[in-house]
Amino acid sequence: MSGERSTSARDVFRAPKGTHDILPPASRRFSGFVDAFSGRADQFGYGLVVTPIFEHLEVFLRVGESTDVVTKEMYEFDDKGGRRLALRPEGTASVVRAFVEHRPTEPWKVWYSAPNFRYERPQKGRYRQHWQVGAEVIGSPDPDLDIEVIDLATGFFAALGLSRVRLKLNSMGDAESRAAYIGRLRAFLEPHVSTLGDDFGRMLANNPLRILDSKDPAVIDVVERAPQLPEHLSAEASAHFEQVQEGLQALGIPFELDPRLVRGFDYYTGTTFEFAAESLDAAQDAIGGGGRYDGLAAEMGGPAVSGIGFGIGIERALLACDAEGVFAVPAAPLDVFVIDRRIDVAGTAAAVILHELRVEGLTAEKAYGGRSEKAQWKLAARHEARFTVVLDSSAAELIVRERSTGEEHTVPRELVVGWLYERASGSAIPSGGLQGRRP
RNA sequence: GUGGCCGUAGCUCAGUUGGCUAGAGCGCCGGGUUGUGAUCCCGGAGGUCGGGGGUUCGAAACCCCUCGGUCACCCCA
Repeated sequence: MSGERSTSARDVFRAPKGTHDILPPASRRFSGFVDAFSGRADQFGYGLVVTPIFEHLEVFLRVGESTDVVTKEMYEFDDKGGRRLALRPEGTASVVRAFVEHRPTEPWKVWYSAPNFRYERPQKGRYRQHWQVGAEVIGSPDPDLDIEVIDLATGFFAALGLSRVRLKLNSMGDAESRAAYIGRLRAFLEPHVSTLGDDFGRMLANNPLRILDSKDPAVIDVVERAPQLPEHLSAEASAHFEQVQEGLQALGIPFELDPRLVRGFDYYTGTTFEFAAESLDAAQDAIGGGGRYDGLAAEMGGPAVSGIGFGIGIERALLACDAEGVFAVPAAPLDVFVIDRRIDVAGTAAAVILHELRVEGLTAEKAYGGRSEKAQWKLAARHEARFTVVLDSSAAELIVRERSTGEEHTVPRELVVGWLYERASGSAIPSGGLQGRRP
């Protein structure tokens, strides 16, 4: 059999497996999330970086050739020019590639909001296309930056209203201490291969650190007695890690040391961290994570500089917000709704008022398609319009109803835009606005 | 990729051992009442019962395949 599937029209004209559409009004929450992150990143001095959603395959191979994300889950394809490309499975590699390519001034502090793609079996909080916001700093090993990015993320969660997010912290050590530790770990675990099976043996050969993260009770039992990562750091790596912890304490950011925290990408060195939402099931409770990466830029042909960053999964973080009942983003009330009472009269009067209001920056809406007056009032209510303007057959004067007070005013047509602007914004239209320009 | 559970209207669901024209609430549309938009009342639209095949006189229901969701594993955001 070929790998091709036959798909009916019904199957094809829907979002592909593991993907989802984000529609209004729910999308308001999505954009609000990104806006909140953008605002905080801006405050911390991070600029937006936008990279392609696909890169040359090699960019992502740097994520780690023994990781599932790269070996099993990547969307790889050849383009018509024969290039080997892949859809971005995670955020950091692309950003480091952009750094290497453009060589901006260091430290380079950037944030992003972008979709990632992984071919895996979907579940709740786990999608083939999921969105992340994240931040990266490339070009400085300063532990203050470890502290800064963690502060950025922690405060962001707090700004969303999340209170049940745990910060787990670990250090992978620098290249030397990491290699030395892997040697010790391997020596310790080797004798257990016979009892723990082939998968264990394979993992031990390919990526022994990942064994530390195992959920298999039998493996955990062994791992608990294994040498621990933080006890085998070089003096330098240890001092760096100490300083990060002191900094977090000084900022009042609670964290817990997790010596078995090993993140899924190979490039991490030194500080690693993960944010776990206590309100979510363990399967999707990792709502963000990151760490320091010393060798990544050099591996892409750039300078041997260190970087640090994190990614936060938007869908999962929003699930956590749901679970905690926070971060509702209600629709902003409309300033003005225009009701056209002259449904039997063809004309542009309502459209013209709408236009003039919008020119002045007010939010304004009307009904479409010759709806009944009652239906129009209902729509105005649904929009929570602060003011409703009723357009009658006498075009010279309009009735304006103020929702909060229930008061009705009769306002001459030529003054109504200015009148509404003043009431809605609390000040007069600057520079006279549209007055007198009415057709 | 492996295994379990699930799939009926836009949404949440009911539908008895297989048997009338497949229902309800919410939402949507129209109308009525009302101190113009709440409440309340009346009416309407909307369904290839996820899709295909099979069993049967008869399938939303039973069987097989498939697509999708969900849970566990794996992995991760």
